[in-house]
Amino acid sequence: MNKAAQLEASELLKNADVYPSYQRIMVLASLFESDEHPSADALFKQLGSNVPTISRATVYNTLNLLVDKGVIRSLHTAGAETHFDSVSETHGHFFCRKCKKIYDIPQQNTEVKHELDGHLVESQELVFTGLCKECRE
Amino acid sequence: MNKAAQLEASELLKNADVYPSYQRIMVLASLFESDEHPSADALFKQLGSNVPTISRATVYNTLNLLVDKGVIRSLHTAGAETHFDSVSETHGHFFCRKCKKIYDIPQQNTEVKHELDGHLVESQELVFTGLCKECRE
DNA sequence: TACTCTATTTAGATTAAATCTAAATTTAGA
DNA sequence: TCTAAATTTAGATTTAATCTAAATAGAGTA
Ligand SMILES: [Mn+2]
Ligand SMILES: [Mn+2]
Ligand SMILES: [Zn+2]
Ligand SMILES: [Zn+2]
Repeated sequence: MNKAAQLEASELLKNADVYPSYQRIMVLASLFESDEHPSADALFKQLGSNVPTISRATVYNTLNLLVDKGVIRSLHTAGAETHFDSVSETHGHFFCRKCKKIYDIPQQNTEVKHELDGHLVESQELVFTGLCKECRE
Repeated sequence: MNKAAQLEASELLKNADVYPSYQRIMVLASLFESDEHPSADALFKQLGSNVPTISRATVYNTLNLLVDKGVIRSLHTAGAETHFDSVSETHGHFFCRKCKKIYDIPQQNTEVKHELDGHLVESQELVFTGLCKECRE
């Protein structure tokens, strides 16, 4: 129950024009506290102890809403689940096909495109896949 | 029943050390003929007319095997399904959140990394998301 | 050819991430 | 307080993907 994270979460929600309900604050604060890139279900389980009655639907709804609002990012890898990232600054990711961990990668080409071939770009994802430092022995 | 595509598919399979069974040839040839970026299920349905007895498992097994062998690429977007691309040259993709279409995007930074922060890079994916040319009206 | 072993395919069952539904609860405004 | 809209909840449902066990096909040997 990190109060600072909850305050920051509340602020971000308000700035994004999203009503800062207790559940939404806890979902976002929980994402802040996990330095990994958790899946929705991982967050749901992590929240279980603090917010016993929270439902899976609320976790999914909140995460999807915040992705739409640009507050957080979603990561799509060769793994089955979608993962989430509270850091909105542009950076890439490395997905290890063995241990399934996701590492941050400083993105080289940081210029963010807003239009490509006439398409309106709202977000971008750069994902590398392979064997991580530890899994290649 | 494009014979040229089937011949090319057979060659690629052999080069990748994969036994070129009739089903595998048809799956890969079918991917060649679809200029879109089909999902496994879309390919399964498309194959239905030519190879009536082919099973979903074979389509999935073949596609996964060919991704592992580096013959084809898999695309992971905000959409639910994994899509596949027969073009192995490096290029990016644009995913339209409205019509769900996937467009090819010539990749600017074409230099392919083989190692990042000590991680072994086997493939990379650059995916933009937003509203495509047609869906933004 | 006949025999054996391995590789591949098949149909259907199973798994699990994500969404959906309809009822309950909470919030904001009059 | 009353009412309507927003949010949450539990559980059912959907469906992409994998798994299973049996059938089929291919390769090697004699
Ligand atoms: Mn990250
Ligand atoms: Mn492509
Ligand atoms: Zn690893
Ligand atoms: Zn579109």
